[in-house]
Amino acid sequence: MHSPELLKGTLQTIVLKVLKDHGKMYGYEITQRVKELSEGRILLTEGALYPTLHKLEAEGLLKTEVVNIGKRIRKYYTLTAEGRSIAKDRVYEFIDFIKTMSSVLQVNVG
Amino acid sequence: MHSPELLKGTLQTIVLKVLKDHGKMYGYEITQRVKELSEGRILLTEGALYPTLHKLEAEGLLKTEVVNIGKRIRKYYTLTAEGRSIAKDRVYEFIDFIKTMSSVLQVNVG
DNA sequence: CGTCTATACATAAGACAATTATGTATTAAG
DNA sequence: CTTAATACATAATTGTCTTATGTATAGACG
Repeated sequence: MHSPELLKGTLQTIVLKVLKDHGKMYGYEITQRVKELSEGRILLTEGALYPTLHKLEAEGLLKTEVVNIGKRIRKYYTLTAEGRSIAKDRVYEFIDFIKTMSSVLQVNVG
Repeated sequence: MHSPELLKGTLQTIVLKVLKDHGKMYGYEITQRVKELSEGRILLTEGALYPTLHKLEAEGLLKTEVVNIGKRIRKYYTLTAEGRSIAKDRVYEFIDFIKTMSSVLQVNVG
C-alpha cells in the first residue's frame, strides 16, 4: 500500500476503466477486481466506492440492474455509451498527467 | 491543464524533488520552475505552496534563509539531510503508485 | 506620474473527496 | 454459535487543495 493521498482523484477513473474492461459488475466485485489487479495495493473502501457509483449513475455514465441472489441483493453496473466515452477520456487524462509528472520529477516510469 | 484532482497528494513530492534537483530556491521560484518543467500544465497556487513549505520546514525536511533583495524579502529553502532522504522515498513511492495504476488501468505509460 | 503586471510573502474561508465509523442483512466455515 | 466473508448503504470527520483576500516592492508602458 502506498500513500493513500496519491489515490485521491483516481477513484472515478479506476471504476470507469474496470467496468469498461470487465463489463457488468457489482460493487463488491469491483473492490475485489481492483485488489487483484493491484496485487493488494489498492483496497477500495465502501465509503468511497458506493457514493462514487451513485454519483456516476446520477451523471448518466452508469446504468444499474438489481438482481436477487438467494435472499441477498446485488446491484450490477454497466457503462452507458457516454460512460464508455468518458472512461476513455479519463484514462487519457491520467496518462497525460503521468507524462507531465515525469517531466517535473525527472523520472522514467514504465 | 488536467483535472486538478489528480494533483492531490503530489504537492509535497513535487516540492521536495524540485528542491533536491535545483538546490536552494524560494517559493515563487518553485512555482515558476514547476510551470516550466510541466510546460504550463502544473500551476502551483500560493495558497497551497506556502502552507506546504511551512509544514515541511516544521517537520525538519527544509531549512530556511531569509535574504533581502532591495527592500523586498526572499525566503530561500534548502533540503536537510532528512529532506533529501524523504524526497527520494516520495519519488519511489510515486513511481510505485504509477506502476500499480498501470496494472489496474491496463495501460502503458512512459 | 499613474496604472497595470510581475514579483514575493502570507493567511483564512470554503469546497470536495476520501477515510473512518456505523448500520443492516445473508451465507459459509469452524 | 460466533467469526469472516459477502453485499448493500449513509453519516461524521479529516485533510488537502482552491479561491479569496491582504500586504508590499519593482518594472513597463503610456
